[in-house]
Amino acid sequence: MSFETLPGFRAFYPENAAKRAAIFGLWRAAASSFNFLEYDAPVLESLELYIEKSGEEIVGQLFHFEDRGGRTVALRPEMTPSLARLVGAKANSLKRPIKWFNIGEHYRYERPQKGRLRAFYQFNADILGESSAAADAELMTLLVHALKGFGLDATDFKLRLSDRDLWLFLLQAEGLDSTISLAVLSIIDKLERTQREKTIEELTSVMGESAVAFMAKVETLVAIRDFPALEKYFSRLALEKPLAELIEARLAEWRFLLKALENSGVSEFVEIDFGIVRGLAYYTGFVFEAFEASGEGRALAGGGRYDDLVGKLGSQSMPAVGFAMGDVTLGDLLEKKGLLAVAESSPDFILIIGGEAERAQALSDASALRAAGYSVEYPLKELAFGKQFKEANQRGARFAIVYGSDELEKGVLKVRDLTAGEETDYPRENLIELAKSLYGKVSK
RNA sequence: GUGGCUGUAGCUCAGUUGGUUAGAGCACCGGAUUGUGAUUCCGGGGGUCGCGGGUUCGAGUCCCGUUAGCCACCCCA
Repeated sequence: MSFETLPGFRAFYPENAAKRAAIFGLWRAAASSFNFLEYDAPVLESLELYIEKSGEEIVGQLFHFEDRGGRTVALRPEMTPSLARLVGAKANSLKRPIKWFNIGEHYRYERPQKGRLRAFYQFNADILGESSAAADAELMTLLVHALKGFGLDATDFKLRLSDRDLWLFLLQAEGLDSTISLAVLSIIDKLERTQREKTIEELTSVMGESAVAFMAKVETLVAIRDFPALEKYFSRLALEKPLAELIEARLAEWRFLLKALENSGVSEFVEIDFGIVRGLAYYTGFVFEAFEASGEGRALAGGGRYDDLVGKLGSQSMPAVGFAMGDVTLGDLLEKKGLLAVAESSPDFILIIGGEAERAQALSDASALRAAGYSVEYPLKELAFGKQFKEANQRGARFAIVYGSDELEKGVLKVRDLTAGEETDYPRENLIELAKSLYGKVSK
């Protein structure tokens, strides 16, 4: 019988665990510098929670089972429902705006492929209780800041910004009701990956003969990359009064958002792109996705405003905006750019032990050094001196301290600088002072 | 759920028209070397050739099935 890691899951040998820790560390650092607070929620939740948010179709893509108490439960496929549940339960006592983040593993029962596994980590950041676009701007700034933290710049990734409100206004102008609108948005979401004729065919099936003319409007909108062009686009539609006013109010929101992004210094990362509508229907305003600048690969991160979800999953409604960034696509990109070089950890000191008689002193010194904050290693079995030095060198230790019969008799600490290849005898008594002075001289 | 490609040691791979006991490099462990690091030399462990079936005197090699991985589609919260 042999056992392997399950499909879509990963085992983290030390090298990869170190990379994962590096990613988590930078996520956490970014969140902290924006003063987001870390929270966590159970990995296992009621299956109903996800059905409530996403519909019955979601069940086929979850790891789910019935527990021994007869509860139907699922491993979390995403963080947002748990967050909404937590916030909803204490909505009245939480100081707003609520700025929270989480780093956690998520599970989806899907076919693994490039950039997509069955178990993956996500960095989730959300601002709840603030409906102004200032929150959207702050969150998008955090997203850019987090990616920059990895050494990525504007030539590496872009934030593609879109707006479901404007989309819905446009669809209203076409006279489509909300059900048809959602179907149309779902078709538009696939625009990039679908042949033009196929798209027209699908549009025709939901909205009839007007599809061809509508397609032209869509293509114009989707090609827009700057705000003046966007304003011009909507003014040229020459719409009737109530809708025109709604659109003008929305464009004012846009101006506010873009100004805030500019002031935060992240404009160069942001691109208007109405090709982004995000799959599921619960987004209610600005939506955005971070992509590799080359356009390759899956989204590095995605998010947007979801003002109705908290109310749907709890008793209180609350405006909210958030994003999630996965470790898989990000890791692929960092690997490709050579930004995931993690140095193998090496000890500050390696103790060279002559024999069992000298081991007692070595162990005692190791404890003292460790208590003082140094990382210390020594061989667990008796080895020839030559072997031990070879080992010390391979482990990348900076200093070796020699515990032989001679040194103990003379009462000296013999320290070998493994980089310089020099040995020096120091008086025995000041072990910690010695360590400090050695590492004061060489940069640790 | 659909399709394409690929499975030989921990890793990268070789393996002839089907032919005897399946190989190399790297990595790992030990020795040469009982007080000083590279290199070198010697030795060792590690394989049900993904799995099952078929054809054949004989299969890592050919055929069928299956499974896993990768990639694309579907989906993408």
